[in-house]
Amino acid sequence: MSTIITRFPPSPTGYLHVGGARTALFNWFYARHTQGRFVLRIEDTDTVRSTQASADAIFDALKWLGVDWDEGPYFQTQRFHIYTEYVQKLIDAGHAYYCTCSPEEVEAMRRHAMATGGKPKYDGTCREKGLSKCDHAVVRFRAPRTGTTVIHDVVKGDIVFQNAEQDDFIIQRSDGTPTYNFVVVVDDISMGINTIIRGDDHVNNTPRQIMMYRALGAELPVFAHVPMVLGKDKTRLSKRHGAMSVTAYRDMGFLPEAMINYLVRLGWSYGDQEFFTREDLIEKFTLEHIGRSAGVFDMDKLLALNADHIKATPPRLLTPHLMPFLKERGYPAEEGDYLDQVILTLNARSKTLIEMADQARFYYVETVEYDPAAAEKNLKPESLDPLRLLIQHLESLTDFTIAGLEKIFLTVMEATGLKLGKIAQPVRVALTGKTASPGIFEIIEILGKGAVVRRLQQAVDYIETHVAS
RNA sequence: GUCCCCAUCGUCUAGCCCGGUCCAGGACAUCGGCCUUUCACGCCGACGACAGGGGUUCAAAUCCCCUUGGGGACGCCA
Repeated sequence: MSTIITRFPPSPTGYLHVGGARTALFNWFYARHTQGRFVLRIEDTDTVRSTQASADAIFDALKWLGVDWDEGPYFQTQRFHIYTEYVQKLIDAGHAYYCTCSPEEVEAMRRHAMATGGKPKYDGTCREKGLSKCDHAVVRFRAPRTGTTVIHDVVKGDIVFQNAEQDDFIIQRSDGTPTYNFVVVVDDISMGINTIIRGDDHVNNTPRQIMMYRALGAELPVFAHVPMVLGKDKTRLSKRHGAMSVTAYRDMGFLPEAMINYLVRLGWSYGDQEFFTREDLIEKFTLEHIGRSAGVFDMDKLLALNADHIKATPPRLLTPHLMPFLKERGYPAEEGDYLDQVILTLNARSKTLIEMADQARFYYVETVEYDPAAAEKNLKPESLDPLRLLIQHLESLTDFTIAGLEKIFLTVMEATGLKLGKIAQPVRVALTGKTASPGIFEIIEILGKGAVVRRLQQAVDYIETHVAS
């Protein structure tokens, strides 16, 4: 095949949810993998529910994911003249007709069909009436009533539908606006889309669209229907499953690379490989490895992948993602060597950027506040001696490196007869306020002599005034 | 109700197309252990699945059928 052209066509009726994001990713990666083109199209023909705010939210989410587009965004509401033209073309060719049946009448037909054990559908009352344009008339597509329509789906194989199951669907509403199954085909044809990757909730629409391609005399695109993403309870993802908006994950401290990795890996595989960078995916993503069954969205796995990507991302690349969380907490952080070191001590201890920012607190705060339990357990009179000794040695230390620091601690250990653990924990609490933190020597080196001495002295004062015998 | 799709550990999946190498491999989670100045990381180990039933075959997770279960679609929404 020549150049692959894919598209992502969200309707701007809400934020971009994880299922939609995965579809966008599949299309984008496939286009990039094949060095094809990726088109963004906003399906806003439902003028009542569509909003600019939603469209902006979708752009924002795609931008965060790093999904860019070669064409668009096209807005269907700006293409109405094209659809009107095509409707007329279809009517003239006898592939569509006006229908004046009211919604109530059609509803009655559906109920009747359902009651007699059939599929609810329009019965074709106006199909042969040869009605002409008039107020409140809709335009229906004259669908074939016999034979079969088959989808040659790349992921599911051939799917056969009896044409008798279909009905004459509406392509233009009584208010003159066109409907989905019609515009999607017109747009895909006119935009040259030759590969359609979408959720498998669309398979039932596909035979109608294929009929439309035929009526319009256009070549069929390749269809790839990917399975749905389900919630923990194996039902379709919805608000009650918690965060669905892609940007909500950004706000929860996830890296776009982790999100991409997780979403693409959900429903697609490449042998046993679990960790993928964006470049890996561009290189390896093909339609052949898309699975056939629906997958459950698993936050734990996303979290694990996020931790992996945080670990794998160099400080300078992580900084822009972490910075908003640092600022949010009021820390005077800025890109540079200090932050690089901070990140290096925290990246193996953080599943999210929020966790990382929270743990970075002691690096930026002027005076540390002690966790009550930590202070009670570790800041006791018996720690006074080692703490004071440490301050003494630290002040005269010229070799302020981990090696030099180790030497000092050894000296203090010998002088007091205490084991490292007995000394390190009080120091840890003095420096960070907590019992859990990065390595004690690393912290001291990064914080610097001044801050360390100050905090150790603060701990000494604390013990003397609060706990002293 | 009708139509369509799906079915391997709790979850994501490899294997299935081209039966034997699978008493089924990896990852997440869980549980142990090791490492260790704390917490993590890392490493090692444990637990844990071919939905059920019929065929076909010397041989089936792999092919066929049925059942069951799950999902989706039936709009003047997309």
